[in-house]
Amino acid sequence: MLRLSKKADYALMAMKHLALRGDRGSSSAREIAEQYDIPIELMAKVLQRLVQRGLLASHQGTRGGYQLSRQPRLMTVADVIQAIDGPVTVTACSSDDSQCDQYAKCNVRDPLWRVRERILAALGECTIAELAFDPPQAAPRAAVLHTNL
Amino acid sequence: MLRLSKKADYALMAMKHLALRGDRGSSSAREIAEQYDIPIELMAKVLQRLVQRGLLASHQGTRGGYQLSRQPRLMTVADVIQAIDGPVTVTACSSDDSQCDQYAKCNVRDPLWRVRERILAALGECTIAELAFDPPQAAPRAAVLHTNL
DNA sequence: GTAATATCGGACCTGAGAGGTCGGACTTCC
DNA sequence: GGAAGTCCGACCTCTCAGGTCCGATATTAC
Repeated sequence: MLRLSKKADYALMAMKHLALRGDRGSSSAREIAEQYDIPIELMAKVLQRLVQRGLLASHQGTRGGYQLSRQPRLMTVADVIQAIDGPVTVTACSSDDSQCDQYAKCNVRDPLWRVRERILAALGECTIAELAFDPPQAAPRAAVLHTNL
Repeated sequence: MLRLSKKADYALMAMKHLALRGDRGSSSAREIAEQYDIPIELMAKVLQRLVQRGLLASHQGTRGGYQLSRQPRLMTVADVIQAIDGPVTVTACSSDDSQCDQYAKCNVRDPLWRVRERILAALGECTIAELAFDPPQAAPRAAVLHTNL
């Protein structure tokens, strides 16, 4: 129902947490998990995935932990979501690999593909910095302009 | 993973089908289901739901069937999706009823709520008429301008 | 060197819900 | 009035997200 997974939720929470922490050391999986009441092992799994995808840097050992690999301004929620849940596919017929029974006869594939582009654009506009340092919604951001449609 | 359900897919296919048919009579569930290789009973169920939500009008009996209740210009994919899957909730903490364990400690609720608004806006822009009479993507629609952000 | 504390990576379990099915009620035509 | 054809609501099944467990590896403190 167009909802993002809990793992993605957790990932975004962790990203914001690490963004707020900034350059002052790293946070362990346990620390983050306890702060937000997230199962530790699950949080760890999510963080590992973010490392694999290059969004986080990890450091093993006693005083290890995780920290952002880039400036929070340079990472978007779209990056995080796609790192965790894979590519955003609004519809089952994802481009080429047609595991959809109706692929041949589907009449809404192309229009929905454009809808997907719009959603992806919306997610790509919101950066981690925006998550963390929260420009209050009173600032309406003038207009949402993006050219890739 | 931010994918809409198959029921919603089927609903959109049916809406487009009925829009193309226009005022020239109604289509039965069987007719639509067979055309797109959808299980008949499931298609029926989806159509019923659309009737309940006021998007379709149904007519029982031997020559019964379904037809749009309004002009296709006046219905959007957001309407259809919400009719089938309920309100679009990107995150688990849907506004008031907080069935999310992290509700109290969640730090990304408000920013994600704004993301939800954007997605909803994107879905609300695409009408059924646009689905059916498909302005070819060669026409770039100048830009996507919406003020409600 | 050893213990403590981290990150890693896989296999495994479980409950909710999407996807699909069945039987009954209703309306129209002959 | 009966048969054909439809809508309609309750029921079932099976996938998979969400969560758990365990062992391996790496780093640091003592």
